[in-house]
Order: sequence, then C-alpha cells, then structure tokens
Amino acid sequence: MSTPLVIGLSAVIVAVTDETPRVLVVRRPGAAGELALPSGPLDPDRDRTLELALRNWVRTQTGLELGYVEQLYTFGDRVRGRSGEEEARELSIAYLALVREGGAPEATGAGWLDVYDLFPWEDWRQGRPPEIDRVLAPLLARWADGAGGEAAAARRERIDIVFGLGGTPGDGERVLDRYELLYEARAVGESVRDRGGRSRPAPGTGQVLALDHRRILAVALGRLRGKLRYRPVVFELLPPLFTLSQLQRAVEALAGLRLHQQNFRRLIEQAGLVEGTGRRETRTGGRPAELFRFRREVLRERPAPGVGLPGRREAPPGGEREGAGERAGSRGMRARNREPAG
Amino acid sequence: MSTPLVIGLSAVIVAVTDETPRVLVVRRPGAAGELALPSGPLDPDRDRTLELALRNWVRTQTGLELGYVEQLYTFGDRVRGRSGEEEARELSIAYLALVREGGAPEATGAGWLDVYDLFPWEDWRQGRPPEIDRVLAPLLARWADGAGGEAAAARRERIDIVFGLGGTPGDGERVLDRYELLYEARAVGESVRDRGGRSRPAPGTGQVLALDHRRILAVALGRLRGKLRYRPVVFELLPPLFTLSQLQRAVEALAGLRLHQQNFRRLIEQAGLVEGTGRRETRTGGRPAELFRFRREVLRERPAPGVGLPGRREAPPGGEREGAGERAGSRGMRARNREPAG
DNA sequence: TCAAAAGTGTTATCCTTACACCCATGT
DNA sequence: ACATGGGTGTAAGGATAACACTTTTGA
Repeated sequence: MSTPLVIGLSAVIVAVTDETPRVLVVRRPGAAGELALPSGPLDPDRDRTLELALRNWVRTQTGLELGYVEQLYTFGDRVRGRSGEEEARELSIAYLALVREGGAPEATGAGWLDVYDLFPWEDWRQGRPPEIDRVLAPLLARWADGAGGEAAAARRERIDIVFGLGGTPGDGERVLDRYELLYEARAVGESVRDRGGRSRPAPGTGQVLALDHRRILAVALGRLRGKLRYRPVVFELLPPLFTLSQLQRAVEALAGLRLHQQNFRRLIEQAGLVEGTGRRETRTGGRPAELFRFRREVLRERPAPGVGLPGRREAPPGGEREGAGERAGSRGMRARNREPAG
Repeated sequence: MSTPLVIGLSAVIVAVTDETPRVLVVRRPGAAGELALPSGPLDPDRDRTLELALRNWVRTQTGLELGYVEQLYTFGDRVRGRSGEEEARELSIAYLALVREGGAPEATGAGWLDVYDLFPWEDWRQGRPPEIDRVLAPLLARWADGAGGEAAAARRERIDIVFGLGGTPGDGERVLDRYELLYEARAVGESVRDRGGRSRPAPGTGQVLALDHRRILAVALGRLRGKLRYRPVVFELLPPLFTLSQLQRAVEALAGLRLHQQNFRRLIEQAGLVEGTGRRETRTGGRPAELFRFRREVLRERPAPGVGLPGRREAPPGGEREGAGERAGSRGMRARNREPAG
C-alpha cells in the first residue's frame, strides 16, 4: 500500500503598503488556528495549468484576483517530525504573487502580516536589527560550539557567510539560508514544534507559520530581492502613477535597506525606468512631488532593467578582515549606496 | 473518476568537455527511440526527499553519481496536443546537475549531446549564429505578420526583446524566452509534433527531444548562465586544478560568448576566485600555463562571487535605435567584454 | 627562429558614490 | 520665516574595456 500523494499549491502574496511589505495569510481551520499561506490541492481534472489552479484557490480563499505570478519552488521532503501522525505526504508547489494594495480580503478571514514580523532580522532600514546580536548570534554561537571541533568550525563559517558576521559582507538575498540556519539551530519556533517540543520560541525569532510556510516565504523574499535588481517588478506593487519617493520606499521595504535618496533618483531616471507625467502630487509637508509612471520601452532598451541595490561586489571597506572576537561592532552588510541609517 | 497523477523527476546533467557544453540524454525505449533526459517517477514510499529520488534515478539509468544538484522548475501543464491519447497527467520536477567530465555512462546507453546542437542560436562564440538570420528571423517575422495589426506589433516587440533584434540588446540568459517563442511560432520540431504534424523541422532549428525536455533544458541553460555571474558554479565542471584558459573556455562554452582574454584573467584573479599553485601544465603549443585552484575563502569575502559576463547594462553602443528595416546588420548582443569574434 | 599561448602594464571611459546646494509648498 | 521633503549639479573614486607588449615553451 503506497502513501497517498497530494499536490498542494501555495501562494506567497506580497503587497507593499506605505513602507511595510506585507504578506497575505489565512487562519487555518484546524489545529490551534495557526496562520498559513493560502493554499489548496491541485485538481488534475479541473485545472488545466498549475498557475490557473493557484489563481482559483486564491480567489476562493481570499477573494483576490492575482496579477503577476511566478513559480518559486517545489517542496517535497517528507514532512518533518510530526512523528506518529503518519499523514499523507504532500508535495507543495509554491508561487510568488505581487498585488497592488491591501485590497479588501478582510471579508474572507484572510489578512495581511508585516513580512518583518516573520523575519525581524531581515529589516536593516533602521540599521542593524538588534535581534541579531541580542538573540540570534548567541543562539547560533551556542549551536556551533555544540558540534565537534571540525564541525563547529564549519558551522561558524556558515554562520559568518549567511549572516554577514565576522567581517564577511552580508547578502540581502540569502533570506532562505538564514532561515534554514536558524531552523537547524532550533532558534525558530518551527523547529521546536516539528520535533514535538512545546517550549515557546525566544522573542525576536519571529512569528511562526503553519507547516513549512515560513520557509516558503523566505524563498519568496530572497527571490523578490534578487529580482528587484534585474526586472522591473516593483512596479507591480505600485499604483500606475507614483512619486519617486513612493518608489524608493517600496524598494527599501522589500530590500530591507535604506537607500541614498539623491542617487536613487538619478539611477532610476537614467536607467530609463520611469517617465514623468506633468502632474504633481500635493503631499503632506514639503514641496509637491512629480508623478511618474513606469516606462515600458525600457524592456526593449536594456537587457535587465532593475533598480540597482548595493552589495554584490567587493569586500567591506575596512580592510582585510576583523579580528575573530570582534563581532558585535561589525555592520556586516555593505554600506555602498546605503544611507547612514539614523 | 479522476485522472491519475504521476510525479516525474527529470535531470539536466551538464558537463563541459574541452570547449563544448554537453548534456546527458538517454534513448527512450518506446516510441521511435526519441532522445530524452534521464527521468523517472517519484516513489513516495522509498524516497525521503525529492533530491535523493533524483539521484537514485540517475544512478540506475546512467551509472552516474551526481555532485552539485539544484532544483529548476516544476512543469505541470496538461501535456500539449497528444489529442485522443488521454494519457495520465504528469507533473515533472526538473533538476540541474553539474558533473566534472564525460565519465563513462556509455555502458548504460546514455550519452552526451552538445548543448548547442539543441540550441544552435545560443552559441555566439563564432559571432552571430547564422541560423538566426537564415532560418529563425524569417520564420518569426512570418509568424508575427500572421497576426492582426495590434497583435502583430506585440509579437514583433517580443521577438526584438528576446532575440535582441532591431537594436534591442540581447540577453544571453533568456534562453527559455527564445525557445518558447520559437515553439509558439512553430519553428521547432516539438511544436509540429505536439500538434500531430509529421513535417520535418527546418534545419537549423536544433535537435528535437522527447516531451517537453528541450524546454526544460532551456530553463537549465538560462539558469546556469545567470548563476555564473554570482555563484562559483563553473568550478563544479572543472577538475580541481586547471589553467586560466581552461576556466575561460568553460565559461565561454556555457555563456556562448567569446571573452576578452586579458581582462578575463585579471577579473578572475582580482575577484579572488582562484589561487595559483606553483605547478604548471606543460601544454600543447605555447608557453606552459600555471595551474590554479578554486579559492574557497572567496565565499566569506564576497557576497556574490561569480565570473562577470558582459551584458546587463546599457543600450548598445551605436546610439538610439536602428532603423526599423535594418535588422540583419545589427549584432544585437552587447559587445563589452566580448572579443571581436573571429 | 618562429608560432602559439601565457601573462603583465597602462590608459581611457563610464558608472557609482558622495557631497553641496537650490526649489516649492504648508504651517 | 522655517521646516520638510522634492529635485539638480558636480567632482572623486573605482571598475571595466581596449590596447600594447613581454615571456616561455615546442616545432
């Protein structure tokens, strides 16, 4: 007798309202009402394509009509832990969708969550997130030390690389690597839960989601951050007309970084990504801003139009490498196009 | 009664021998002995993870033990055409694997194919591939004209963008976009076959594979080309010790471009990607070359270590845009780090 | 001695970064 | 008037691209 195999489709639906990136979640009927991504099984008879199936599910569960959709990853490892339950194995195909606003999915019980409530260590807009040094780094260090000599060194190297500690420049796109590391180190609630534990996760380790949904979200955020660089995806999240500040804040919200304003504007304009409409937005405080729109022609002009984030190049400015003991002081992430972060 | 759903795992196994990128294919038992990627169904009871399942299948079908493996994409649309057959629907999860050499999979009936026999239009190392202007561009133009006025213009724009015609700079990574376009335009054998047609594909449109395997390969090549830029994946394809020329030729083989030698060497070295061993390779013809090895420490030093290919930036050098009629003369792809192509 | 490939040095150009400053509105 | 955010100019630094040239082997 073979294990029944169900194909699930999950959606990471992202919007940016004001300055916060949000993700749509539903409350699961069963269990303790855990939060979960909208998802449902594939019906091979009805759904002609996977993407259509996904759109259907999202419509019925949240009332939302999706626009931009992209496949993320297929997760198929046997569900961790859950020992004894012996539930049907699920293969889940995850998608990323971008929508323009917090619409009105409230009626259906779905709601928006701040992405950085799930990943507090990913938001560097106010400078280095305090959770890293206060909670995560110590937990990770203990975990690394817990292994034998060889393995401990390997773990430490991995921590340095993915979190950008110890003089290693960080990479904003390695969201999944960071989450997986925290999972392995049992620093996030899911790894405790999946082992049948009952202890509460430490504060600062972020909101727990059902199943492996936070992992899926980590893949989504990493992918989205990467894509910002070379595809004009931000515009999927903005209204047709927007000011350059709105654009910048949306990018910053996703990248989790504060960017240098003057250069941002110039880069965007000289990249040909936007064009001014004569109209201006009379704003709160300060000079009215011009309204811009996305310039579609850029697709013909450039092979990979994107917004240009810092990172990706050389080693950090301060010379070779910091002393092994001196971790807390390091900013980790590169500071090229970054604002001083106040 | 519901359609049976089978989960298939497919592997795009890539190696680079001398100067040609190769992919491993097997001859399918049924049908007319079509060539196909190694693949097999997932056994939910035996295989704990998808990746392990894949490794098992590859081992039994080709005798190969895989090293680097990465998930590519999950294809699940109802199999095109095949009208009447009403076969079980298959969901196939595709993986990319990199191996070091053409091993000895001959015994098992598997064999290596030159990737550019499948995508002749992707190899720009000898300059612009003649197939583009001789075969593909005319076919595509006819296809575009076949649509109504509005749609025809849209099709033409799409052609320009993905093939880099008409002054639009090309992007070596859009391998899938180009293949899909050719499929839609019925320029490749698969689209004829999937519609039940029997006519032979035009010469220059590349070797046909079973099912959607060439599409999968297109995804793989595009992904690999992209990854070259920011992850040290080439080294998975090279022996532990190699000369800089070997490295360059491997990169060129995958990127389908010829690179400027002097700058390539400098970039690689100053990126800290390799380190010299004192040893030298006494070669055929010319001065002996030093043997290098991959410098693992680069992972700690840089957020995204890769080889730096041309492209990705601005519009082509020759000013605004070429006249609409003047297509054949355009090089299309950018020529920044490119050799004059002789 | 010559061909072929390896390897080095130098310069021009262009993108990115940083800094300084002016503009337009609401209170 | 001044605070606030919008918007522009310009110069320094750094990375790439292009070019010229030297070194070391085998035939």
